[in-house]
Amino acid sequence: MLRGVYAPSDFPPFAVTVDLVVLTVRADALCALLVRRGEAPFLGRWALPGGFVQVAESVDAAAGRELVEETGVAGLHLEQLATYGEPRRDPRMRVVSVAYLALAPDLPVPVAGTDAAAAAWVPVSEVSSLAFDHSRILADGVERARAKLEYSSLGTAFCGGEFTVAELRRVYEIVWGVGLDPRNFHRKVTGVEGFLVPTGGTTSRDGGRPAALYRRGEVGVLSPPLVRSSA
Amino acid sequence: MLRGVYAPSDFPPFAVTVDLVVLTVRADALCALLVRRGEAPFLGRWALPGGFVQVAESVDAAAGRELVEETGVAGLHLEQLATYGEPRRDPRMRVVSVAYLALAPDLPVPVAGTDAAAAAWVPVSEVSSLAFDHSRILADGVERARAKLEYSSLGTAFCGGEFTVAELRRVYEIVWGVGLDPRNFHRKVTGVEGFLVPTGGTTSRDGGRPAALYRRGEVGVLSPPLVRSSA
DNA sequence: ACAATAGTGTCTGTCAGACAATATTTC
DNA sequence: GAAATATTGTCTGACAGACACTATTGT
Repeated sequence: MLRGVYAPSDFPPFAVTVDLVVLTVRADALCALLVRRGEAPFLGRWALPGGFVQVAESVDAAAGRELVEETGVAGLHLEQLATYGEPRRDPRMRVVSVAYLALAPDLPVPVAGTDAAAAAWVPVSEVSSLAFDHSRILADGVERARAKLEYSSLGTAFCGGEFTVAELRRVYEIVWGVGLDPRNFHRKVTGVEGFLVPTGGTTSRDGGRPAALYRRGEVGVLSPPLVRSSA
Repeated sequence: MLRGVYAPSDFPPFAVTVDLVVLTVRADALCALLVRRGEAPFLGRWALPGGFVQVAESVDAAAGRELVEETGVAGLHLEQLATYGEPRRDPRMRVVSVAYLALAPDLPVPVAGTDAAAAAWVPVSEVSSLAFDHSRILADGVERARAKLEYSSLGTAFCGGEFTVAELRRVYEIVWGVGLDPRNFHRKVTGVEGFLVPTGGTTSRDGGRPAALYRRGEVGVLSPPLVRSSA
């Protein structure tokens, strides 16, 4: 720590944690991954998954490590959300938390973490008060996801490797809470060059013409953007 | 610090700093506020202004405090940019830095900070390699500013309290590095309800019809956005 | 055939970009 | 008046929203 070179008051010690807002679309609702705390403070309360950043790893790496630990899946979309550093946000000590937003397709079942008593997918509309300032962080994450759907290909991160236009449209409808015209949505997303890549396959479901399957294209920015509007 | 309650390995100590990307438009260029480092490491190199977060203040408050110290002005636009936490980004010890983006009108002259040998407004196009990972942070800040001009009223933060449509247009042209049609720009910004509020006053400059003066309106989101396009 | 979903074509209002025209100042 | 800048008006092409219509499956 090189004590002696700098006065200790120059760099008061902080703990640095990462907190994850992991969102998915399941059961016709936008859901967040929550864990029930197994230790004080806020024992028994729901909280965002997360943990301490280790000495030798980057903050981004810590977030990726926690995400794999909690979901059991690698390769999910992960981006930094914001950093929360109010002095009293953790009653134990001075903790600065770097929050991340992750998007996942409908995963089988949450994995109970080491320090979490239980984990569950909870519809964001039913989330009540979380531990620490996690309600605020969750709200910021949801708003970020809603906003980024408009001008990025983020919506495909909620789908699996192959998906239909209708499945992608359901994602938008559920995340935004609006209805979208199937015809216009189809024309829009298939019209943007490089956004969706047809795989050639088709689905065969109950009743109705089979739909073409697509996978995420290389284009990450939608210009012009999709617009959030009711229908 | 409550040692004994948790194993020390649970929360390895970090130093937390704030770094500021302070941008302004002056002399027909987008400029950033830089300081020349007065101590090791990177002695004599240009760097972003910033400093350690104190124990009792929030991270946001630390950024606001540093901004006032460096510019001598209060009330500037200030928003969190991102957090940088690579293990070796500071050779002294493990430092996590929360970067902020601030926008200022053309200020008189930079104030030399306590630990900075000099401060200056440097056109971002002429900035070479900065200390630490500050080149990356500056690039991220500039890109954030450019992107947010499209869909927010952020451009007005570069202007003083009262400004003309032409002055605002110059801001967009310089930040984006493109030419904009004065007629279409005028129609666009005055057409968005609540974006600009006419003060009633007019300018009297050399040659040309006086322009109406405006101040920033309440509307912070531009919908539909202005689009970055050449002219 | 009918229901259901997928996908295409057409119409229309809105808006951005191009640019002509007018207004108000200084020299 | 000429030059310069501000502001308004007009035209046109592109595109979003509404919605009729065609296509392809299961029952």
